[in-house]
Amino acid sequence: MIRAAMDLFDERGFEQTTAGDIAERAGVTERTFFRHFADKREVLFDGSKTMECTAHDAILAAPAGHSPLDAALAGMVAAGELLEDRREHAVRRSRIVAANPSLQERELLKLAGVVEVTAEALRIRGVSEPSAALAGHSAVTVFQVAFTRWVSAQQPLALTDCIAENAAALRALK
Amino acid sequence: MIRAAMDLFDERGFEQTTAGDIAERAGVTERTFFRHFADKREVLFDGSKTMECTAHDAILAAPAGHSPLDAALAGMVAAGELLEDRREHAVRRSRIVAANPSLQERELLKLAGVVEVTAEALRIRGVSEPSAALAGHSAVTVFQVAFTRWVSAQQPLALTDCIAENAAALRALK
DNA sequence: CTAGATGATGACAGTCGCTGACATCGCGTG
DNA sequence: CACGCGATGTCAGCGACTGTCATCATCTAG
Repeated sequence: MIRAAMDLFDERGFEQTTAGDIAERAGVTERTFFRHFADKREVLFDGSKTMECTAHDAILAAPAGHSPLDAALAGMVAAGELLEDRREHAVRRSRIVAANPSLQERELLKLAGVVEVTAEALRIRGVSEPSAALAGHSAVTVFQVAFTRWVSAQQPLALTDCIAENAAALRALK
Repeated sequence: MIRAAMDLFDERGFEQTTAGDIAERAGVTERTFFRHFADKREVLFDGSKTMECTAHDAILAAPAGHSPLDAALAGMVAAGELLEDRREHAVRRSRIVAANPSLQERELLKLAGVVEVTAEALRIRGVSEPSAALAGHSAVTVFQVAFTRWVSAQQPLALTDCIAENAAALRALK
């Protein structure tokens, strides 16, 4: 169904595609579609839970000596590695999302979720407020900016490297 | 209509309030409600355009010597001053938003808009990428964390001070 | 091997968010 | 007074989503 949805979104756009259309192409009924996805948008955000967990675990696994920001960034790198070998798919998906505000909303909500688990993981590491929240936000910011650059790059480059570069640029801010 | 909507959201919650309910209490038709607001959620985000403009102007008006981050933060302070004397309303509104994911989505989209105009204003100031984007995100992050603290504080305190404190905490991140 | 439990799906009706089209009304202008 | 214009009411309709019940396959206990 995910593949059916992405194909249709590519062909006619998100708004012009009805939930029934997706279901039909996937060979099921509309009702079944909504049993698998809470709403029509969710079909594009399947892996977000996995990303959250990956980041969370990576932050807890980071060396004890890491600063809050470094630990949080380790989480972003780990999450980024999930995408590294699926750039094709990520580019396609991000183009669809960029074309529709309601999908951007959902993307932002998912990212806010990542900020939350990141901050939570930092708190478990003993980081207190407001540093945990700020570091969580900052790490996700770096991820976001790096991701944008990664998907819009002409020649392929490593997302991990983008993250490192933007992390350095963030620290360089006065 | 805005007041009618907020009252109803307080009484029964956002989901349990139909667009027709709001219109009825406001003494108009559902159709006219949708002529004034693009959708049911938008009724809670009336001042967001004003905030964007205020921030944009303040950033351009910031002293030339300010660093990108300082200029962006000046924009957040200016935006924050719009709320300073309406804390009552802000608290009520933020409680409603916090209770409903789809409202959080919309809030995040509005904040993303602020990030955009902030970055754009910085670019006009001659800041290049990725610094403009990173500083824009960072400033809004500070605003967000400061706002959260401001609305949840027991004894009233100044939003401007919250912003300053969190800006300092952000810079203290290693 | 059969009866019953369990989980996924189809079928269908209904609510609500939202839109387009047309009619109406109040108001200022020439 | 006639006319234009902007705001509103009315109505029909689509699509997103949900609750409910029936069906069917699979699995398990006896």
